[in-house]
Amino acid sequence: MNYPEYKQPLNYGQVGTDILAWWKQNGIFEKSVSTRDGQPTFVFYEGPPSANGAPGIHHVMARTVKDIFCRYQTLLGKQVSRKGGWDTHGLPIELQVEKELGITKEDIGKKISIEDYNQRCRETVMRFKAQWDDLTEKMGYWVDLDDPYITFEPEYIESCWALLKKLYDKGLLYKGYTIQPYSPAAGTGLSSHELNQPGTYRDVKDTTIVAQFKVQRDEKSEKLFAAAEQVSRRPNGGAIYILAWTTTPWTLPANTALAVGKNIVYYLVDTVNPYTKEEISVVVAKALFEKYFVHALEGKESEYVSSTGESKGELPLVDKKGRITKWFVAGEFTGSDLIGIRYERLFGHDKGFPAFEGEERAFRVINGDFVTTEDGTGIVHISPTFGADDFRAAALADVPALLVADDEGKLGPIVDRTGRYVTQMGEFGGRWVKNYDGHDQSGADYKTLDESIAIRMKGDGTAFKVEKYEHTYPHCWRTDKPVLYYPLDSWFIKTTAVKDRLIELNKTINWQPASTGSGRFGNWLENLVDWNLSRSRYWGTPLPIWRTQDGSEEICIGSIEELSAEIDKAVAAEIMTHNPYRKVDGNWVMADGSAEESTKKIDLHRPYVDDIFLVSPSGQAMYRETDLIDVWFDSGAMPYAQWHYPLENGEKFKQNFPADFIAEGVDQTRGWFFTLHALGVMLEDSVAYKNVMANGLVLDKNGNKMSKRLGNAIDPFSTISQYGPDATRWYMIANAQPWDNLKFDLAGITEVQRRFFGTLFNTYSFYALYANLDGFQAREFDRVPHSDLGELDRWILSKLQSLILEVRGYYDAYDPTKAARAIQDFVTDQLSNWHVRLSRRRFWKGELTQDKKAAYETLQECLVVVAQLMAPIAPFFAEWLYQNMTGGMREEAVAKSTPLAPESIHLTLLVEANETRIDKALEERMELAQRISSLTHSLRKKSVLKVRQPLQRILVPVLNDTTREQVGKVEDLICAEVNVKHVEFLDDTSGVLVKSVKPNFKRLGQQYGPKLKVVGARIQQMTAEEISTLEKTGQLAVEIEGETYTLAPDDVEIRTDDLPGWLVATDGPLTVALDVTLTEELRQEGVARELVNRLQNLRKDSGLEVQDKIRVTLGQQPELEAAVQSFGSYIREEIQALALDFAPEISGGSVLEFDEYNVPVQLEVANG
RNA sequence: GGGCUUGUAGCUCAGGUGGUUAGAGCGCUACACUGAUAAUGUAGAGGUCCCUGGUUCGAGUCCAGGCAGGCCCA
Repeated sequence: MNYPEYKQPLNYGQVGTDILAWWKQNGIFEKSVSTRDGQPTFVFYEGPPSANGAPGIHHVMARTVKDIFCRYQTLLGKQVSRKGGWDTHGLPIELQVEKELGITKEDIGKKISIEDYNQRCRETVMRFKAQWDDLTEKMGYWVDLDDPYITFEPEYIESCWALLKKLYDKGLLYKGYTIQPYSPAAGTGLSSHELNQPGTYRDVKDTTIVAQFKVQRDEKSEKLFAAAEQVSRRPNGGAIYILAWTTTPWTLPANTALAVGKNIVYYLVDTVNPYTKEEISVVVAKALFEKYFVHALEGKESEYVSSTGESKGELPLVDKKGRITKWFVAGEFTGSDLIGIRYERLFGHDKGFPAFEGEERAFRVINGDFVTTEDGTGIVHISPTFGADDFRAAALADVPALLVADDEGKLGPIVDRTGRYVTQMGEFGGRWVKNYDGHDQSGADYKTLDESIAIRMKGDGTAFKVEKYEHTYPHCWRTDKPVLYYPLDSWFIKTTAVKDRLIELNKTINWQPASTGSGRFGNWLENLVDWNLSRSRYWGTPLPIWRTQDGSEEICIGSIEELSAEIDKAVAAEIMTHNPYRKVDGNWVMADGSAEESTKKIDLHRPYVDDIFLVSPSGQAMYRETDLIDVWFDSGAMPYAQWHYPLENGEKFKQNFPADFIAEGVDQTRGWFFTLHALGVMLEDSVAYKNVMANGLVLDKNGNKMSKRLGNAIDPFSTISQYGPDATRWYMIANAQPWDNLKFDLAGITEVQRRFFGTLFNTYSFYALYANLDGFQAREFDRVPHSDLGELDRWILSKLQSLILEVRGYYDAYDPTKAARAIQDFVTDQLSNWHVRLSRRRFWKGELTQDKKAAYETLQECLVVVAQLMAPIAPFFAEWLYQNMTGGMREEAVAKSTPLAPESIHLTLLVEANETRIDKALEERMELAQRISSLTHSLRKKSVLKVRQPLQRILVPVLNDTTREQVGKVEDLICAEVNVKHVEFLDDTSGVLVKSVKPNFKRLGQQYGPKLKVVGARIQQMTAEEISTLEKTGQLAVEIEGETYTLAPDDVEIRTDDLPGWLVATDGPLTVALDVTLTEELRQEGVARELVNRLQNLRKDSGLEVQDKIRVTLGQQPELEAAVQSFGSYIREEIQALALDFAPEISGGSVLEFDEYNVPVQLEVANG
C-alpha cells in the first residue's frame, strides 16, 4: 500500500471537511468516549452559550481551549464525556423579543399576554442553534450535541427549584431589599436598561447642602480634638464637624453613616460657620479645601486689598464665590484615621424624629471605596435606604438603615412608595420628596422639602453651605419625574454566611492564570455581599416561593410532585378550583386532557405558576412571589440540573462532580465561575471545579474590540473554510497565551499555515514520495534497532523524546501555548530544517539499505508522534497525518493489537517518552554542529565562496577535550553540510591560539560587590601570560589600587576569538576559521558539482521523473573534461546518467552556463 | 474611583532566582543555495525595553509613583 501523495499546496479547508465527514461516518467522537469505558474519568463542564445570536470568532477561541484539554485527557486514556448545554433565559432574549415586536416591558400583559410573550422568547432563544451546531462541528469542537441540557426545560427548572429548596431549608434564602431605581409616580422599579434610554438623564437645579455632622469626643476622635486645641483660640471648647455634601437633602434625615476614602487626605480646619458665625472646626478633603476656603489677602491685588497692600474695606467672612476667608488648618489626617469616629445624629429624637432599630451601631465614619475628591467634601453622607453604594458600604461596615414601622408594624424607609415622607418624620411628615403629585409650586412662600430642610439646618447650625446646583439626574421615561433610588423587595442567597469557606476552597482551585483566582476572583470573594436572586421579569426560572399576604407564612416548593400535592390541599381548601399539575394513576394530566408519564411537557414558566395559589397551615391563601431568579443561578446549577439531580441520577451526579476542568472567558469571573463555586460550596461543601482557565478577549488586529457595527468582526465560518480549522486553532493558541487578549490577524493564520503546516506537509510529502518510490512501508516491528542508528537519527529521536516530555508537561500545566510552540519549533527547526535536510541524500540514493531504512523509520516515528502531540490543538490535520502515515500498518496493528491499532488518532494512547533514548551529550554536540555550520556559511559568504565549491578544511580552536570529542563525533555532518573535506582542531599545543578573557560578572559581583568595576576592567586587560598562569595554576594574583586580588578560573570566561592570519567567525565561545586555499583538485570537484547542478536543473526543466535514467553528451571543453575525468562516476551517479560523453558537435541541445563556461549539451532518456 | 491585566524591533511574541553586547518569527534589503522549491541559508537595516524616581557595583528584570490600552466592578 502506498503513502498517499498530494499536490502542493494542500487545501487545509478540504482536509477539515474530509476528516469531519469521516469522523461522522465512523462515529469517532462517540468511540473516543465509549472506548474509554471503565477508565478513570476526566470531568468537564460545558458553560452553556446562548443561541439567540450568531457565534463569533471569539467562540472559536474559547471552545478551542476547552477542546484541547478534553482531547488531551482522552489521549491519556481517560474517559471524557462532554454534555453540551444551552443557556436560554435572561434579559438579552427578552430585549430581543421586545425589539422585534416593537413593544416595551410596559406592554407585557396588555398588548401581549405573558403566555405569548414567553412563547416568543422560547422560539427566539434557539434561533441560531443550527449555526452554533454547524460551527461546533466545523471547528472540531467535540461536545455532545445530541443530548444537551437546556435551561428552560421543566426538568432543568425543577432541579433549580430543588436546589433552591435545599438552600431554603439551610436558611440561606431570605427576603430583604436592594436599592434600585424606582419611579414613585409610576409605582414601579426601573431596569438599568430602562435607565439607559435616551433622554432619561436631564439637567436639573437642586438645592444642595454641605451638612455638618458633629463629632463625638471619645478615644477614636481624641486626635482630632487634640489637634484642634493645639492651635485653636478656643481651648477645650470648639466643636468639630465633619462636612458632607449632598444633592438630595431629603435623604439627610435618613443618614446613618459617613464614608471616607482610606487613602484620601483630610484637613482639620479651624473656622466659623457662615450662617451662625459660631467658631468651629471642620473636616474636609485636602484636595477640595480650596473650594470652601480662600485666603483673603492672597494675590497682589484683589477686591479687598490694593496692590500697595491697603485694605479696601473690611474683610468679609465669605467672598463672592462663597468661600470662607477666616480659617486655619489645624491638622492633617487620612481617611483611615477617621474611620470609626462617631458623630451625632442630624435629626435626632430631640427634634421629633423616630428612633430605629440598631441605632447604637449607626452614626459612624466608615470606609467607602467609591469616595472621590472630584466634588463635594471628600466625605459622603450615607443613607442605606436611598443609595446602592450607601447600602453596600453600610452592609460591609454593619451600619443599620433607618427604618420606621408603618401602621401594620412593617418596617420601611422614611419615604413611602408614592414618594412622601412617612408621618413619623416630625415636622416634615407627609411632605413630598419631589413633586410627584403635580401640586402647585407657584406660591411665593412655597418651599420644597429640600428647601425646608436647608432652612431648618441653617437655623440649627448644621448647614455649612447651601446653594443651588445644576447637575444631571435620571428621570422616569414614562412620567418624566425624577427617579428615586429606593429599597425594593428582593430575595437573597446568603452567600456571606459561607464567605470564609468560599475563600478557603478557592485556594485549592488551580486557576489559569493564577492571578485571576487570587486577584479578580479572590477580591470579589473578600468583598462578598449576598447574592441578589430576584429579577422582575417574565422569561426565566420562577422563584418557587409562595407566601401569605402578610408574609407571616410561606413555603418553598422543591419539585413538581410537591407542588401538585400542595395544590391538592389548596383545592380541598377551595382556594383553587382545580389542579393544573395533577397526577392520575401515575400519569401527569396535561391541559388538553392527555396523559404523560414524564414531566417533560409541563410548563413551569410564568404565567402558569402565577395562577397557582396554595394554602398555608393556618388556612390562608398563599401567592407566589412574582420574581424570577437570576439566570446565573441557572448556569451555576448545571452540575446538578444537567442530570435532573437531586430528583434523580444521584450516582451519575456523584461521578461527575466536581469538574476536573472548565474554561470560559475572563468576563465570567463574577458570573459563571462564581455561581458554580457558590452553589458547590453551599450545596456540597466542595469546589465545583478543580482547574479553571479564564481566557482573554479576541480583539481585531489593531487591538480594538470586534463589533458588527464597526465592521471589524471576523466571520468564523469563512475563516475556517478558507484557512482550515487547524491553522485557525493553531494560530489562536500559539500566538498568545489564552488568558492574554488576542489581536486577531488573518495574516497570522497564513503565517502559521506556511511556516508550520506547510513545513510539516512538505516533510510528509518528501517521506511519501521516496517511500513510494522504494516501495517502502514502515512497520511497527522489524525495525532497525535503535543501537544501530546513526548519530543523526539517534539525535532527532532523542529530541523527540525530550519533546514528548516537554509537551506533556505543558498540557498537564494547562499551558497549551507553550505546547504548540514547542511542537512547532521541533518540526520546523529540528526535524525539517536539520534532520531531513541533512538526510536528503539518504532517501534518494541507491537501494533500500539499512541506513535508508533507518532514515525512513526515524522520520516515520517522528511524524506519527508529532501527529499525536499536535492532535489536541489541530485535530483534523493530525488525523490526516496519522491516517496517511499509518494506514498501511493498520491491518497488522489491529491483528496484533498494537498502539497503532485504532482507526483514529483520537482513539490512540499518547506515547510515553522513552527516556533512555534521551542523550543530552548528543543533543549538545548536534547543536555544536549546527552552530559551526552556521559560522562556516557565514565565512564562505564573506570570502565569496559558494557552498558548491569544496574546500579543504575548517579550523576549530578547542580549549578542552570534551568539546573536541563532541565536535569530532559530528565532523562528518558538518563536512557534508558546509562542503569541506575535514575539521581540524587547534588546541593549546598548536601554539597559535590567541586567548581572551571576559569577566564573569555574576560571580565577581557576588564576591567583590562595589569593587567589581575596577576588577572587571583589570581582567579585560589580562595578558596572555596571565591567562596562561591562571589556567595552569588555577589562580592569579593581581594588584589593583594597592590591593591584591586572587582570581580563580571561574571568575573569568576564557575564549579564543582570534586566529592570527585567518578569517574567523565567532558565536559565544565557539570560533571557526575557514581555509580558503583552492587546489586544482578542489577546483575540479567544484566544476563537477556545478555540472551536476546544471544537469539536474536540465532534467527537471525537461520534465523528467526522479527515477528516469539519462544519457548526456557535452560539448568539448578541456577543463570540463579534466573534471569529468576525475569525478565522472560521481557525476553520473548524481544525475542518474548511464553515459556521460563529450562530442565536438552538439546539435539541437541546450547550453549550460556556469562560472565562465558555456557548454552545449544534449540529454536523452535512456529507456529501461 | 477600585480590582485584575498588558506595555520589549514596522508587526506578533520570548526574555527562571538582577550580570554589563536584549532575542526569535514575520516583514524589508542584498547575496547565495536549489530532485522538499510559494521551501532554505548568510548578511544587513530596524530598540530612549511606556515615563519618572528609588534600591544596587550593576535594572528590561526589584520597589514607589505616574502614563496609555483592555476587562470586570462601581
